[in-house]
This record gives sequence, structure tokens and C-alpha cells, in this order.
Amino acid sequence: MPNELNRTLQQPRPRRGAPQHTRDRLIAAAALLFNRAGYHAMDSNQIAKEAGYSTGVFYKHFANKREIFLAAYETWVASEWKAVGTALAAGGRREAVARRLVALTVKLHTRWPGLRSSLLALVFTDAEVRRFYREQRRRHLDVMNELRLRIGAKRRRREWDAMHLFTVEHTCDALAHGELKDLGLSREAMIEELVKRVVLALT
Amino acid sequence: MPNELNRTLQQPRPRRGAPQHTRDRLIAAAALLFNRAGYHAMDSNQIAKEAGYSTGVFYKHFANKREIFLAAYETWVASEWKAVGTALAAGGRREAVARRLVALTVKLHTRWPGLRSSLLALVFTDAEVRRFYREQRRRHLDVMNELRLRIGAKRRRREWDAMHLFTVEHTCDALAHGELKDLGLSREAMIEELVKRVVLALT
Amino acid sequence: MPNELNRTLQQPRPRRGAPQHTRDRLIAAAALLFNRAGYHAMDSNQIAKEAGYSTGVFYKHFANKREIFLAAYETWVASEWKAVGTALAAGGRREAVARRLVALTVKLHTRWPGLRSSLLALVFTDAEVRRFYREQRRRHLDVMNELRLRIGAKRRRREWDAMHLFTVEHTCDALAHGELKDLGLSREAMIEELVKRVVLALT
Amino acid sequence: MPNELNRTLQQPRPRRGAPQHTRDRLIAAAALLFNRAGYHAMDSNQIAKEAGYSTGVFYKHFANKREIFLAAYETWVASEWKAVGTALAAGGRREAVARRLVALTVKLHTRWPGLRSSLLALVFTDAEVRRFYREQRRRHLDVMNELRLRIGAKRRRREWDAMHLFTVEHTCDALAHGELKDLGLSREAMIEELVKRVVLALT
DNA sequence: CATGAATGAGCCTTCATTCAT
DNA sequence: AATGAATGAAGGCTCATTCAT
Repeated sequence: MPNELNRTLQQPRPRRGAPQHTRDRLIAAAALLFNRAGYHAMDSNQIAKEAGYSTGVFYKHFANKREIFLAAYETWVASEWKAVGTALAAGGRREAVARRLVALTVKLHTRWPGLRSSLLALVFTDAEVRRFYREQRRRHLDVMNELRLRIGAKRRRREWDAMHLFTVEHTCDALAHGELKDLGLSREAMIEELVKRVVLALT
Repeated sequence: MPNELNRTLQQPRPRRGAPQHTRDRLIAAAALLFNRAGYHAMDSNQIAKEAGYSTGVFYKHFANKREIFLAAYETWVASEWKAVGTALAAGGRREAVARRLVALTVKLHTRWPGLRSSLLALVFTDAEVRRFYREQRRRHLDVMNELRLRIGAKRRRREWDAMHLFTVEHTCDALAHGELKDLGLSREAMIEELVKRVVLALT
Repeated sequence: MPNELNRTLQQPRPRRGAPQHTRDRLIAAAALLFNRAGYHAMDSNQIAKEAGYSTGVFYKHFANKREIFLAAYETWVASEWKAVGTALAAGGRREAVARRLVALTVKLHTRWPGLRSSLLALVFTDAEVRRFYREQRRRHLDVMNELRLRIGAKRRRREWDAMHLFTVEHTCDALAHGELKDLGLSREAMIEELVKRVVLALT
Repeated sequence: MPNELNRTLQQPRPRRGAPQHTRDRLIAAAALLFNRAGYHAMDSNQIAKEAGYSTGVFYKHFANKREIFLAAYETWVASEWKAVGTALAAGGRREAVARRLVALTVKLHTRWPGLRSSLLALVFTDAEVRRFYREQRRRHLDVMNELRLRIGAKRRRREWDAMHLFTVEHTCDALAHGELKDLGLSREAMIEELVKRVVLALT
């Protein structure tokens, strides 16, 4: 998602584009701005402006601010799944796979810390966002399960997997937010710990 | 904090109280409302009203909304440390201690899910909140380290400990937010997994 | 300014006007209301309403109340200069010119007593307003000097001119505020005195 | 007034003073603060505090904020009359008297610029203040008239006198507010012009 | 007489959203 | 499809004033 979104915005928009293109530009701008300032500090007018449009277009494409957030989040999730797919498809030893998975997660979280923060706040406030968020988690757990069956790893309780996901996600959040630096922790050591866990999950 | 705060509010306020008492009532009301609706959905007027006061008092005690949030959060943190202290002081076998620690964390997170959500959002937006949050984390890591020395547990890297904290905290968040139910996971199993981890951290 | 401003407001506004037109209406309304009630007794919402708009427009055009006051005052000043220009251009004997100058100043002050009062208060409080006010005074002194050179009148110290301006301005304020009536003075006699002074300044 | 007011405040207040003393302290504080920040930028709580009292006393002595302003202004006026009386009583040649009158007026205005500004604004807004202000002007004109009779000066129209007062007052305001410096005018020259006018008024 | 906590109307300002063009 | 002026509810905050102690 990072790259796609940015590419979308970097090109000047056509005077009268296809609806889908307009929508994509808006989503890219929203992702960028929500990520920079947080959901509540950003307003729809600025998003439209950043995308190169006037105020009005916004509501031609989204019913409200929450909806564009959800759209941006969906884009994010899609790009994550794509990356995960690639990481798994590349094959190699458990550790290589684990390393790739950790790398992509760290990268994604590092690129979108504000989007993640906004998400966590909205998950509490907004039922729709919550629904979508949980849906992803469920899917994630399913994928982990299938993967393990496929590679013949030890079976684990779904609870174990869930906890594993929490660990990886929030450690990546901490890395992304610069929390480790504040705590005097080493990024490399942290990543090694993460890789160990993921290897364990795949074993 | 849960009990103290609620007790504060349940009693009718005196027509003219001591400043500290008023402040406490306001903090209790703020914690309650932020927790119920989230930081951004709540305003200073409602907080004052919920505490039993008129609009103006709020700004006699807090410069702005952020400041009362921080005060509420500080109260929360204090009560957590108190509970942790008690849990550790009670002694017993590693597992008993671990079980108590998990229980109190789950309890606290379950009682204050909205406060936690708001916190995570503000940590991104607000430098002051971030500072305080990180400070707690640092303290938490120090306590873990000391504790381990004291009970003669295996030494661990600070990075390991940090990751452990992330795991526990966010698993408790998930429990608190009802995420597990949505994912079809068992609360008991989850708590067992948590206890295992904490035991491991103490071993 | 008087006439222009009022004309602007008397016409019903178009449902969707040009920004400049909206701005002009707001300024006209502000001038009217500041003049009626004084700067501190008036607020941005009322100004917008008087101009025929809703609350929000105000801040699309002005950063704050002070800024619209300054804009109204600038309009006032511009109209004064225009009138002075006309009065001087019309030529005639010294006395005729003096009479015209007095007449226009009296008229302007009589029409905008509240604006003048607000101005005098803000000059003390607000650095920006003060700057602009002093600027006008300086310009006024320059014009007096040039004029005298042009018509071959006696040269005078700038201090003399400044005092002359103070006299004329504040006498007109007194006339405008009905102070003379309270003091049992004749408006005509006062104006005659003023004319004498202005003739003197031009001699 | 300047000195009296300050002396009042500089002494620590008695724990339980005479009502008149309390009232005087409040007036002194009000004069000071209104003068520093302007009427609208100052609030009654700060005045009480500055005087060394708590919020409540204020309304034991004054019905509202306007009333204390009026009281401060009255004090000011009284001190002016006293000074004028002294200046006239001292006798001497016309010019000496004129010089003394100018000096005292300049001094008073220089010391209380903010009070004067506030006054001018309130004269427009507040009928009570206006009444008092006009009253003083009337008295001033009467005194001028009597004085002239007494010293055998040329009789003048009351309109001439009024204009004379406006000139002196507002020139002193300009001096007090630093306006002359901004206009590149000499304070000494200005004062000389003033003295000339006053001499003329006494001739 | 004095205290200072409490009141609450109301101003300033923002921003999600609408709609005429 | 796009524009951007306009809307107006509502939140943040202040301050003149009251009143229980």
C-alpha cells in the first residue's frame, strides 16, 4: 500500500477522471493525512484538497469521514495480505520465512504509525471499524492454522496464535512509534526476539 | 482506582467542598466518561456535569481536556502499581504470583477499556501523554528486572521483557474489548496462556 | 464608506456569492454592529447573522474579530481619504475648502461614533490596530504639509499640525457623540470655530 | 491620585479593616490594572486579588465592574481638580500658570493612559460613565469661565473653550500613548505648542 | 467583614456535511 | 464529475457574579 498510495498522489490528476481514480486519490490522501496527524486532527476538506480536489467531491465518494478511514484501512490490510502472500510463497527455511514476515510487518507498521493509532482508537468507538478489524484478525488466525498444517508444524491452540499475533503487532507498533529508543532498547535485538517467536510459531 | 473513583462519585457532593475533593470528583467523572465514550467524544462541560458541577469549575482545576485525561490516567497507573505491589507482596509460589498478576491486569483492563483506547490514540498525538506513558513502561521494566534478581529467576534481555509486557497488555486489551468472543476463543484458555507466559517470565 | 456599506447590506444576498462580495457584506455588517454596540459588545456570530450568513462563514474570511474590525476601519479610512481628495480637488477659496473639509469630517464622525470609540480603545490594547492608526496619522500629516506647500500657505511645524488634527478629530467626536448638546453648546457655533481653525491651517 | 493610590496598595492590609479602607484598596488596584490592561482585559477576581482580598469582597463594595471603574475614574478626576487648584493658586504670570497646567495634565495622562482609553470606550457604551464624564467637562468649562473673569482675560465663547479642552486633552493622550514618537515629533516642541494655547486661553 | 468555591450565560472557533452552480 | 461557498451544531474556554461558610 505505501508505494501504491504515493504513486497515485504524485501524478497530477486529470481534470475529469474516472470515479474509481478519484476515489483512489482521495483514499491515498486520507491515508497520508490520517497517518500524519491522526484521525481526529484531520478534516475532510483538507483530505480533498490534498488529493487535488475541491471540498465537495469527498461526499460524492464517501458517506462520511469514517468511511474513508475504513477504505484507507482496507487498502492497508490488502497490501499487508499481499505482502504476506509473497513472503510465504518465496519459500525457504522456516527462519528465512519468519525473517521475511517480521521484516514486512515492521516495515508496514513503521510506515503507518498514525493510521494504526487511529485504528486502535476507532475500534473502540466505531462498530463498523471494529467489525472489520476483528474480521481481519479472524482471517489471520485461519491463515496461521492452514499454514501450519501445510508445513507440518506443531498444532497449537487458537488462543496461543492470537496471543502470538498480539505480540507481533504491538511490538511492531512500539518499534514504529520510537518507543524502543525511549526505553533504551536495541532495535536489532528486538527484531531478533520477534523472529524467534515467529520461528516458534512455525515450528 | 476503579473502586475509589466510583465511590467518590456516588456520594452527593457537598455544596461547597475542598478543592482537592472537587478535583477528585472531576477526575473520577472524566475517567468514567472517557472510558465510556472515548476521549474525543467527551467534552469538558459534560465531565463537569457528570461530576455534579457546572461548566466553570472544570477550568479552575485543569487547563484543558488533555490535562484531565492525564490526571485520570495517572490515577489509573497509581492504582495499577498499588495492585501489583500487593500481588507481589502476597508471596506464594511463582504460579500463584503469576495468576494474581494476570488477574489484576485483566481486571483493570476490563474495567477501563475506553481509557486504554484513548490512551493509545493520545500517545501518538500528544507529546505529554507519550512522555508519561513511556515513563511507566520504563518503570515497569525496571521492576521486572529487580523482581527477577530478587527471586533468583533467570536473567533476561530487556528486549525480551518489553515484548513480554506488550503481549500481556494487549492480550488483556483484547480480553477487555470482547475481541476474543468475536474470534471464538475461550477466555479461560487465554488466561491460562497468559499465566504460562508470566510464569515463564518469573522463572 | 457609509453609503457603500449600507448599500451592500440592503440588497438580499445571492444564495451563493463571490467571496469578495461575502467579505464585503461581512465588513459592512461588522461596521454597522461595532458602531451600534461597540467592539466588545459584539461577536462574530452576530456579525455573520447580520450579514445574512451562518456562523461559519466568518472564519472563512477573517482569522478573528480583531481582523474584521481592522478591515472595517480600513474601509472607513479609505472612504475618508476619498472624501478628502474630492474636497480638495473641488478647489475654491480657502474658506470654501475648509468648510467642505469640516463638513465631511463631521459627517463621517457623526455616522460612525461607535466605530471611532472602539478604535480609540483598541489602539491602546491592540498593537496591530495601533500600527495602522499611527500610519494614518502620519499620512495625514504628510498630506497637510504637501497641501500647504502647494497652495503657498505659511509653513508650520509638524507639531502644530498634529495638534490641529487632534483638535479637529476630537471636536468632531464630541459633536458626533452628542456631547455638545449635553454641554449646552451650539453645533453651528462649534462648526464655525472648526472652520476658522482649518482656514488658519491653510493660511 | 497616582501617589495616593499607590501608597494605599503598598502597605499590607489589615486582616479586618474599615470598609472605607477596603474600598480604597480595591479602587487603587482597579485603577492600576485597568490602566495596565484596559477595562475589558481585566476581571474582577484579579482586582480583588491585586488588592489583597478574595473574590467575594469585590461585590460587597461595588455592584458591578462598571461601578468600580467609575469610582477609579472619580478618584482620578478628584486628583486632577486638586492639582488644577494648586496650579492656579500658586499664581505667577500667565505663562507660568499655563506651564504648570500643561505639566500637570501631561503628567496625569502619562501616568494613566489605559484608564483614559478605557474611559473613552465606556463613555460610548455606558450611560452612567457618559453622564459623569460630561459632568466633568461642564465643570471644567465653568471653571475656565470663572478664571477668565477673575484674571480679567478676554471673554470667549464657550464653544471656543470646549475646543480648547479637546485640544489639550487629546494632545496629552497622544503624548501619553507614545504617539508622538511614532510620528517623529518632538515632545518639547509639542509641549511648547500646548503652553502657547493655554496662554492664549488665559489672555 | 471576609473567603473562595461554584455558577452559567455566552463568546470564540472548528469542522463534518450540504447544495447551488 | 467537480466546484467551493455556505451551513450550523457543538465544543473549548472565560469571566462577571453569587452564596454558603
